[in-house]
Amino acid sequence: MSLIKTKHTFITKITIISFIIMKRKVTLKQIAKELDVSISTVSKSLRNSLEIGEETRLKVQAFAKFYNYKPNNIALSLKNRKTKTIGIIIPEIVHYFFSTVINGIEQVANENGYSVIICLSDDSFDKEVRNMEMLANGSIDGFIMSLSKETQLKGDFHHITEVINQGMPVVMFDRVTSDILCDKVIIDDKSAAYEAVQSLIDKGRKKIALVTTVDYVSVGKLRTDGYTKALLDNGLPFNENLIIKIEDVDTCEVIIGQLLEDKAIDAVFAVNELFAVTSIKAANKMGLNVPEDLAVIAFTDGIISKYSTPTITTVSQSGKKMGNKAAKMLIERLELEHEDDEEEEENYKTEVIETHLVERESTN
Amino acid sequence: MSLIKTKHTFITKITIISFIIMKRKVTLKQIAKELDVSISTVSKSLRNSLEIGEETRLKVQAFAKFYNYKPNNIALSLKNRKTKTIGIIIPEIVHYFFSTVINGIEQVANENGYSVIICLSDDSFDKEVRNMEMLANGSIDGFIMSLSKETQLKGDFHHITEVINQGMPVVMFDRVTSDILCDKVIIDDKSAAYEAVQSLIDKGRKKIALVTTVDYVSVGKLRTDGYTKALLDNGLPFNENLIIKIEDVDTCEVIIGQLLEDKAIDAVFAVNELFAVTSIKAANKMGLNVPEDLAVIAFTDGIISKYSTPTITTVSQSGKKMGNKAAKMLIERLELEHEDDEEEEENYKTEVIETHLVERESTN
DNA sequence: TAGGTTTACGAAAACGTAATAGTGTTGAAA
DNA sequence: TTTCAACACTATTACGTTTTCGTAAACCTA
Repeated sequence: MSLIKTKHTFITKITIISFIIMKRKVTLKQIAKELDVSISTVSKSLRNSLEIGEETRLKVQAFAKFYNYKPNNIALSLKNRKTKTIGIIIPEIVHYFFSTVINGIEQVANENGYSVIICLSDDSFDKEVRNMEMLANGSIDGFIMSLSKETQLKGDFHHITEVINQGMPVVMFDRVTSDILCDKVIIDDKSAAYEAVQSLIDKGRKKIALVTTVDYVSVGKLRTDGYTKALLDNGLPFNENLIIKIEDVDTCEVIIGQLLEDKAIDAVFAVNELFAVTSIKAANKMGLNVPEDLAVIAFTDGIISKYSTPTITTVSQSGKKMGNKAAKMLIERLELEHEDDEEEEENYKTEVIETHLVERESTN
Repeated sequence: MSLIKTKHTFITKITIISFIIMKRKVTLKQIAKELDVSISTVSKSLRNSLEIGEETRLKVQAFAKFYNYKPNNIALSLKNRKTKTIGIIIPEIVHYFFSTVINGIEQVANENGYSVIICLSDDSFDKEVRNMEMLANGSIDGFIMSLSKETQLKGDFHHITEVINQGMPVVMFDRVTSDILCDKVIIDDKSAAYEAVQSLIDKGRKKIALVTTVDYVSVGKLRTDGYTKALLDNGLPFNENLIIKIEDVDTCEVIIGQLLEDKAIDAVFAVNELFAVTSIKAANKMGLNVPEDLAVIAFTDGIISKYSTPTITTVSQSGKKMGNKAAKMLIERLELEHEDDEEEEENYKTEVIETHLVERESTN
């Protein structure tokens, strides 16, 4: 390293000891001062500009390499007016489905040089709003989000409209709303539910119960619709009493237990894994065998279904694919937007991710 | 809004229609131009500086409010040389333990006005390095991380040293290494394992198998040590053959099945939930009853243990607490650092999160 | 009324980068 | 000898903030 005999003027306030150990980030300015050239020259040298003579160019490059120069992301973001960062807003993260979606987003983001910054709404409207406002002030280039329960209940989407009006693209997934015009990634909850219930009917089940969530959760409603339609299409009676809407997860075992008092019930369609596994446990306690006496199907092909005893037949809803797709849609829009305020008529798309039934032991 | 009759010179290239709909982010400069004052005046007015006359101040504030002015985070980050963002590097996110840790981090971060940006290493050394380098270039103020398997195997921590030498604080959790000097949050894996095995012994189990991971995963090794010590302290024979080290999760059922051929084995201590639930399934297939014939204890109190049949006794390792603690430690260091290059002798701490046994059906 | 203080604001620098638009020197073509 | 281009580099601007310093004008005091 012959060039290191330059004067090191900028390493001033650093002590001898920390000079050896510490290696604080170096900037273009510091390199410029050190080599007695202008900042422009340094910048251009590092970008291999033809404007700079070879000697100078190589000298700068060697010096920069020695000091491990890396451009400052924040400065770049400010200059380029884009951060190469995607903001993700989800209700919770300790949740199989949502974490697979993040996984899917991160993968595509990473491949395209984007980072992801994650905020949790904890299913709270206020936190969702706060987080979005915080991220919208320059921190990210676009959003990928799934609505919090409270937001769905309130039906207040002003924070999302605002962000979109600022020209920031938003992709919604899973828990979406038709009140907002933007790209969306969903599964066809209704037809997936239909298919699941149909499969139960095909296996000869006659009295199928539905364990679902309260209606304001968009997916809960859609799955209920699919369930209902399957029954009606097959000439089976629709019975209000066979549908229970769980408000609070902690007490669902009792409620499901009451439902299963009706021994004629020979199948349960649960809108999530937890309800399904709880149904199985309740059934077992009552001396019912799964799947012989009671068939069970769950939505969301998660970890529980795979390791429960018996393993549970599920509607697989590939979170990873949803994440992949959502990220792809967002990045596409971001890179397209590049063309300086295209203002091309927004052709928002809604992508439907296919589902399929994963047959396991809880049905036969 | 009397003041809105100003000239709106800056809303130029925006069409009439989008004028109504679009509300692009407004900057100090634009407000200044619009109100015919300097940028400084606007900035000071918004921060309620006494330097500015009341009339001007109120006028600016009203205008800013109307245009929903919010300072640009990126510009602030550049100026303040801090981003109020924490970088998290973890091996995977579709993982109960890690997602609870994130949850814990996010909570404390949020309370203190920090955001979190998450990168996944996918247990790959290269990706871990790439991600850290990317984030270290100004995007974040500090790291919270758990080592990837490959990094632990390689024993190469230069990327972490580098970051620390740049003056960026790092907090490691769970999968840590003594090769790096920094704040750490761990559980006492060895004594927790000891305690778990001891409880099996207390219940009269004599031949306890250990299902663990390969040794380079730090926690795997520590848990093995605890297991061994508990046996020896109780005068039980230590038998190599009772320890199986799973390399690949997908094939573990076969291997565990072979282990259980030894009918004298009356208990299994598994270093994670997956190994535990697989052991139970293998045992069931062989006609063994859990817990009568075989007691099972798992590390990590996750979702599987809670919903498995039978439910599994676990060593609860509170990810949320770890996350809380890690975030607290990092933020403390960040805010302390505030005092302009303190350079106070680094008093790195290692916090140990307490564990406890959650007794469920898989032991009696 | 000269000198000082307050009031109310503006100019400029700084954070780190990249791009556009110069600038000065050299050498060659006209 | 002029002109013009090529070369090699520098100055400046812009991104959006905040802050330090400066300065007019108005008011006050002796």
